[in-house]
Amino acid sequence: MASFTVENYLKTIFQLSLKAENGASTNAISEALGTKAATVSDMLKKLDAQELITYKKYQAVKLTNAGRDIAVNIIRKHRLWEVFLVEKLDFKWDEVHDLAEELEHIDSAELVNRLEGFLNNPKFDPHGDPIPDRDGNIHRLNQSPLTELKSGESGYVTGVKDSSREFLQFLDAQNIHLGNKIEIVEIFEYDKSRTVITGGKTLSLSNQVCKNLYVKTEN
Amino acid sequence: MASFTVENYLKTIFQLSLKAENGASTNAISEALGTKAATVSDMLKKLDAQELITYKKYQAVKLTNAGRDIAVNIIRKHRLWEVFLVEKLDFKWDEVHDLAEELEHIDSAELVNRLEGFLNNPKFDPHGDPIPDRDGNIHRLNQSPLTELKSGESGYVTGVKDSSREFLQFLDAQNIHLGNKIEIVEIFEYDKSRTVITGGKTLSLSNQVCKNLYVKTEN
DNA sequence: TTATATTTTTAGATAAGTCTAAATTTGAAT
DNA sequence: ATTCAAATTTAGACTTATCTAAAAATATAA
Repeated sequence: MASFTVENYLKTIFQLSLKAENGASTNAISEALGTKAATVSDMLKKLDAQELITYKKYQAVKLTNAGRDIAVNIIRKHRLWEVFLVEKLDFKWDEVHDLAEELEHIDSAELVNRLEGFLNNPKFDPHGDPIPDRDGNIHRLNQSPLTELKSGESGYVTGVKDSSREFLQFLDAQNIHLGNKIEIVEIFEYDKSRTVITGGKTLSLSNQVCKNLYVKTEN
Repeated sequence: MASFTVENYLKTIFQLSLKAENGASTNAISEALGTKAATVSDMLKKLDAQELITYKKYQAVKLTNAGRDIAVNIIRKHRLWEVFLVEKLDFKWDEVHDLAEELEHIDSAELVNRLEGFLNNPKFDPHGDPIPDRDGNIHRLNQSPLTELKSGESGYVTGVKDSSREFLQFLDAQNIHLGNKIEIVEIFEYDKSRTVITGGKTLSLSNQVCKNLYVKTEN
């Protein structure tokens, strides 16, 4: 069984690979994990020897199928535990990340499958991220950042790109939650901020907020 | 924060100290943890340096207050997670120990307190063991092994002394569960086995089974 | 009480994961 | 094309938790 450390490396490489198509760089991994690049470099050799990644010196790394399977399973567990924490234990969506970082390493397929059933087979975590199924398939929603909408258009909030506590708390303060309808009233070219209507109220959202908020338009 | 390893040592020392009043011996700890005595000996020095135990060479060790607090908290978490696994995820009482051994190390007082509330503040785990409260107090039931009952007396099953899968599965097979009433019909001096009535059926229980089954008599 | 068996400790080694400092490679800019 | 900065790797060291083998202390039994 992969150690906590190995699981964290694989998960991080998986997530970084979603952003950079050529794979994950030593520095990026190092920054994401909070370890020194030298440590990462060492570890990459070991992961390559275990055939969990493909690694050539000075090049970005990619997961093998075996590595991906482990990474996706960790993400599956992370997201299911987040649902549990929010739905059953009434944690707020900005409070669950660190706890799920611990719970994701609990090693039992039986446990996670039962948890999934107990939670009524949720497809998304509290931040709108898709929960991989038990075969490792990830069904991504066809969503787009709010910046894609033109004036007069509207959509339903499906997720966030930035899951930082700060952003999530900001959204709470504005009463913006998953499922809310948002309509773009006006786009100001000056700072690319938007006036929107949601929950019966009119708000002004900065470009940065709009970039980090995913919506789905009817289609 | 104490490492998993340290937490396991402290928990084991706590549990061994319940049996042997003078403390836990190196060998007993070694056997319980499945590590070599030499390793334990080494670790005891470190735990003593951290003032989690009091240790003098060649003598059984005892927990300090700080050590006891950690140990009891681990046990609290272990037992609450066991309740969760049985009550919410429908695991059987013989299936939950190893999972709880992992879950008990999740480090969040907030989580465990919320879990406790979610489970309706249970006082006992699925094996009848008391769940320490958040201040570390353990309210033990005034129970006794079935061997204490005389012919004609009866009691209610409150717990097991032996929580091995084998014993728990044996009890399942006999339809003996926590809360069941058991009446002693006859005690055979030959092998100290008992004929009992429980759940409307008459059974024969060996002395070993009776020693490992706790009951509470009305009083 | 002395010999023997058991328990415990010490010494030295190993593996995993981390670090700092120095060396090397890559890539970007003149 | 050459130089320099950034990224990466290597080398050597440290910590935690473990082991085996050997030594020392304690407990037991004749």
